[in-house]
Amino acid sequence: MPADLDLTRLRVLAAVARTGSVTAAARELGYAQPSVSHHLARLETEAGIPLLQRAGRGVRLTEAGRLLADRAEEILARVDGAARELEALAELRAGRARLAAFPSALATIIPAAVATLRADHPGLAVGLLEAEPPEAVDALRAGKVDVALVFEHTDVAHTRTIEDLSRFEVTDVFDEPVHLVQAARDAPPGTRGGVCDAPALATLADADWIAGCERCRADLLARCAQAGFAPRIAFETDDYVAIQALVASGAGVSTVPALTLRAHRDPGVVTAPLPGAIRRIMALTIGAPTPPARELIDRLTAVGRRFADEDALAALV
Amino acid sequence: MPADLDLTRLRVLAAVARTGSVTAAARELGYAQPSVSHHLARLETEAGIPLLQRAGRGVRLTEAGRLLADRAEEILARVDGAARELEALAELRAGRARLAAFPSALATIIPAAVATLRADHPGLAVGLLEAEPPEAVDALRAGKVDVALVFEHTDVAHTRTIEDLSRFEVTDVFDEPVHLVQAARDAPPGTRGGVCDAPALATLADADWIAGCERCRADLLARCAQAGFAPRIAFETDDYVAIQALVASGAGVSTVPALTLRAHRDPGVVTAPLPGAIRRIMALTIGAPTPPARELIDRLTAVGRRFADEDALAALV
DNA sequence: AGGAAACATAGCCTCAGCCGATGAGATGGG
DNA sequence: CCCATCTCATCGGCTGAGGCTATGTTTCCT
Repeated sequence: MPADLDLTRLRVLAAVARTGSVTAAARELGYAQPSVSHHLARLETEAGIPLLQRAGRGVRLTEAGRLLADRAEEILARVDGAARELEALAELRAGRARLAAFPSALATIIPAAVATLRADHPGLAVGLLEAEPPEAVDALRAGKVDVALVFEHTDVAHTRTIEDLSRFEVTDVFDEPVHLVQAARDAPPGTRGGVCDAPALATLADADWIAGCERCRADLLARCAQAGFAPRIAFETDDYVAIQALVASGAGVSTVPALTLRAHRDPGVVTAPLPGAIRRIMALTIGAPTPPARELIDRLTAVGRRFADEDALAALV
Repeated sequence: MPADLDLTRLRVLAAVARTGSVTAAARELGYAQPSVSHHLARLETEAGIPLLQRAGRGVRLTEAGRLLADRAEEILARVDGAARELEALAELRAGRARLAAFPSALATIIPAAVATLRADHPGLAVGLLEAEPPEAVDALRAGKVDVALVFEHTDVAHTRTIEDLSRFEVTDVFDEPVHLVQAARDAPPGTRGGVCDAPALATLADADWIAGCERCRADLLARCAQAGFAPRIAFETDDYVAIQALVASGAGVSTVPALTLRAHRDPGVVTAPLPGAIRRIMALTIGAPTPPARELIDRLTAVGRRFADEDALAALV
């Protein structure tokens, strides 16, 4: 009795109002004529009031029918508008992707990925938040971002060190080598372009070490322990520019992920990839990523692949 | 794919957005929880884009979900509005309006209003009950009528004398002047068509007075007291025809509301509007009036306006 | 750890909504 | 004046949408 209106019925009534005929409305809607008649009959009984009356060969709307048809036009226009907005979102013509990431990625992979994303989908808004992995995960859980770009240091077997990942959908973006960084004046023979072969870690057991961020430091300690010594940590800093400057000045040696070298390379240092030392970079989302997030992640992996290819090529030269 | 939206699904999504939970939405809608889940799943596949994602124990809307829920609220509001309009029309076609009113209105405003109402809405049943204001209010409270037409005598400032009105929805219908009624043989010079200028009440301190109904009598006593005298009441009667006949016969003077003169005018009397003496006529309903009641009240106010215009015009002649 | 809470999935049943076929009423031309 | 024709209403049948209960899975709290 409270007129449980239905969009299909409203579409039918609106079509009848436009065309002035049941048959024409059926043609327009792709229905058979009896279906339209049936809809109208149901609509009338539900409304509790006649909506149209036969007029000669055709039909004519009553006052109530005209009223409802007018309202139906407004409503259907809004419904179609909402459908179009939704479609725009699905087709990446609108929407946003918010990303939390650590500094060295923000300086390298992300600008390149965002550039191609914005070029292909100008309607997409990209939000960036600088955050170390734990904070990035928090931001993701809190709904502050749609994607968290995090990393973990792994051994050669690529075993996971973070257990919490099962809660998220994980996409591998980039596996990058970790480099040993030494002052250029200590460069071994055969060094080219600042890159040399890595000496055995044990040969540096007596050196002063410069530690990076918390997670890089833990990785460094583990590797040195495996090589049979405990490194003497002379300095600690998160800043990858500072690390290289300190190394160049002779304050010690260090290990850094390759991305930091891509972001900035101090001419006073030489680097060497440490065999088996890998930093794995991953994109996390809660459940399946939204289309904009999926697109952003795809760009990140593409750029990561390009970086890996470039590095492999450079190693051949 | 073009997001064939459906009102039921939109209602479900809106409920989920409001309550923040599938289970709560199901409760609100009177559905079982799996039905809501199913609707949401269908809506997502039809929309071609995720609308919500699990967040711990509950669910959280995605950007697209939030967008669609917002649009859904707008759309549903319009749909419900259209349904209400339709319902109002339906009630005007088959509904009824029962009115309690006092005699002079039953003889004047009401026949005119009901005539136009029946002309426009032949299906509307109108019920009439003669009742003085207190009894009319009782009938309204008892549900015997839908509208109570009542009056109160007010001073120039139009202050309310009935306190109980706050319990009702009040519509002002008509403010009419109260007239002094004298025998034609006592007509002052300048009298035309039975209407003259009002003498100061004090000049009639020694006259015999004829009192009308209880409320008119109270108003009369108050006005005379203000003029500095207590009227000598020679006769009392509710019947406005009798009042005029008594005045015409020289039994005394009286005051009557203008409506009674419109209902019946004895050729043996002359009348004069008393400055500042107003009888206010109001329509009362319990809560918002039903569409038929609203329509009836609108007709009453229209007729009241017409009467006021006619009286103003007559005063100019 | 274990239980409760919340959402998803599965299976079932009913009726809404579609169709084609056919009946009834109005129009217009021969 | 009657018949051909157009339009809408009605009928019977089928399929799937949409409701339910029962049960599984995940998460959170104690």
